[in-house]
Amino acid sequence: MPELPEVEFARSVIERAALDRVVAEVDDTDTYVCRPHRPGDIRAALLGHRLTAAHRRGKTMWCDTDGGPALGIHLGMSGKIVIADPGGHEIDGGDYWEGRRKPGDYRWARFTLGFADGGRLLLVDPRRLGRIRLDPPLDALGPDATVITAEAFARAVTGGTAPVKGHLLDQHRIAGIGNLLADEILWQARVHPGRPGDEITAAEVDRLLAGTRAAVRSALRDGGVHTLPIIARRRADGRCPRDGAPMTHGTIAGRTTWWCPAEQLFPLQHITQ
DNA sequence: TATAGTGTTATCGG
DNA sequence: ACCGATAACACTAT
Repeated sequence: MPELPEVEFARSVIERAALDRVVAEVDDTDTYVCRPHRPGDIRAALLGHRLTAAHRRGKTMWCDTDGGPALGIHLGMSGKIVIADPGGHEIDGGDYWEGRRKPGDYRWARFTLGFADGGRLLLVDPRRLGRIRLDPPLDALGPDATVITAEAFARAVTGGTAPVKGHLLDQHRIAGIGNLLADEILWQARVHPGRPGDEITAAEVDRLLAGTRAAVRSALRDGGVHTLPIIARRRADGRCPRDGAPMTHGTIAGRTTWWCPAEQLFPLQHITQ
């Protein structure tokens, strides 16, 4: 399921396979996924146009068009992009994550662009929390996690009494980090996920920034967030890869959270490095 | 059959 | 109005 690395992969698939093709058909009849538009609005805006570029900020994608509005795509919890071309040729833009969908299975297509050449771009999304909209608002998103400056990052993860994990997940503060990346970053940085933002030290900010850059880079390189070392240890018998301590878990910032109880200590006075 | 879930957002209380 | 916590959303997989 999509966090920044998965969304970037989807964006690259669109860029590689869906640009410069004339839109000849649009299925925008799923009013939940295409809210707040009415059925036919997106269709009318895109028919006859081509996608000219595919962009991403955090987990939000948008495609420029030749003269029409931008097409915004958000994958939600379970969405993926599939390009289906004539002759059965298919690119599964979510092939690297679990939940094996069989080629040719379009049961959960929630939005479809049909091209004049017979190919299609589909948003396949069983859980239906993905979203398609024209000219999606981007101003509420913080800086993308791949390009955020050290100064902006420090602002994003500090302040307030909310747990630092909540700050990492807050797309207004920094865009692209999801529940799994957040656990990986906090583990790499040896920071307890529940520590209040206003108690985070400068040294912790530095480690969190290094963890963010390293985690995002390796997930992009290795094929998604489940390739990250700590993610495979999110299970009852999971152990910390560094010290072998049994991983512990709980709910922090409203999300299931796993951490190493030996290294990610809550009280400030116990932080030793 | 009951529950959890890799995301976002409206709503509520302080 | 701001901040933070929680419920709701829709639906599948376990």
